[in-house]
Amino acid sequence: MSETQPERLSQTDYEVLANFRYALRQFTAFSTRAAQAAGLPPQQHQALLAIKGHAQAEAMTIGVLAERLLIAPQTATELVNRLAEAGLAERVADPHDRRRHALALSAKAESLLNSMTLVHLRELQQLAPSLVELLQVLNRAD
Amino acid sequence: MSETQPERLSQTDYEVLANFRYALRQFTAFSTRAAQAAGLPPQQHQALLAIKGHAQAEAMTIGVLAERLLIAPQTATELVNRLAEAGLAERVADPHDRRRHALALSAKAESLLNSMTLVHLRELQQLAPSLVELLQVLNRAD
DNA sequence: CCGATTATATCGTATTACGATATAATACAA
DNA sequence: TTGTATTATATCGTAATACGATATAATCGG
Repeated sequence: MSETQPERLSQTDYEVLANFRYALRQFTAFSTRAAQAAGLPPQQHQALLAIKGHAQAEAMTIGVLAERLLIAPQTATELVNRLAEAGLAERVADPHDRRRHALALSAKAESLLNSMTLVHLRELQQLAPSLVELLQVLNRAD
Repeated sequence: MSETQPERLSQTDYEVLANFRYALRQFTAFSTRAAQAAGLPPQQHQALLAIKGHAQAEAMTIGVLAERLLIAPQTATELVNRLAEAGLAERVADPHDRRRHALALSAKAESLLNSMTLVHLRELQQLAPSLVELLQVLNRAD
């Protein structure tokens, strides 16, 4: 892609975009394998990360989790059920609004997430240069 | 994250990684919406892009498609069935190896993919700066 | 020419996300 | 206050799609 406005696409445009999507898939496949190797369905890993990685000021509720994972609220409900069954998270009643359930991670979840995050950051250190390059090529005249 | 070797994680590490995953989800959600607005299941869009964006030298077969989409071969078979039913792609017998089926896009698929690719490149021009920054933060001492 | 391998296909099943809907709590207007 | 709308979460049935196990046909290698 050469410019910012409507234009013709070259074969290279398609190839670079396809390569970019391929790189994203490889990263998520890495993440999926890492999660499953730790006995964790990948979406549960994403939930743990979203809960732990939430700016501390605001409470992490079912609804906020849904927003961060881009899933419907009832799907977040089901996901949190699975987390609770696995002993990874539990609902904490919110005293100010009894409709809301805050989410708290178990020690087991903290531990799993710690090692998962380490290997993910390590992997991203590997992948970042080529991802950044692909992004720059996608946005540059060439 | 501060360095390259085993280390302790800070709250910020979790937050940055969670934000990175959130950004990736937003991009794929954009892509999903764009595909569905064009009447295309997202995985069919990915297949079209993978077929079109394949370096021309090698033939694009069911098996290569599976590799590029990181799905099992039988899943690629089913996906190509759906593409064929939708009039988007067809199998072309490979004269050199009659086990193989090369894949060819229809004019309709080419047209859809062209407009899809334009909006995707446009979207990535928007998202690239913050993605690049997140990747750099993830890999930098701070 | 035959056993091993490769490429694709079929079938049954599991997972998971969602639409529709329900329930409980809160907000807010009159 | 009270009643109604709205918000937060939950339940249930269903649909989509990916995979494991397996099958078939073609090719390869000795």
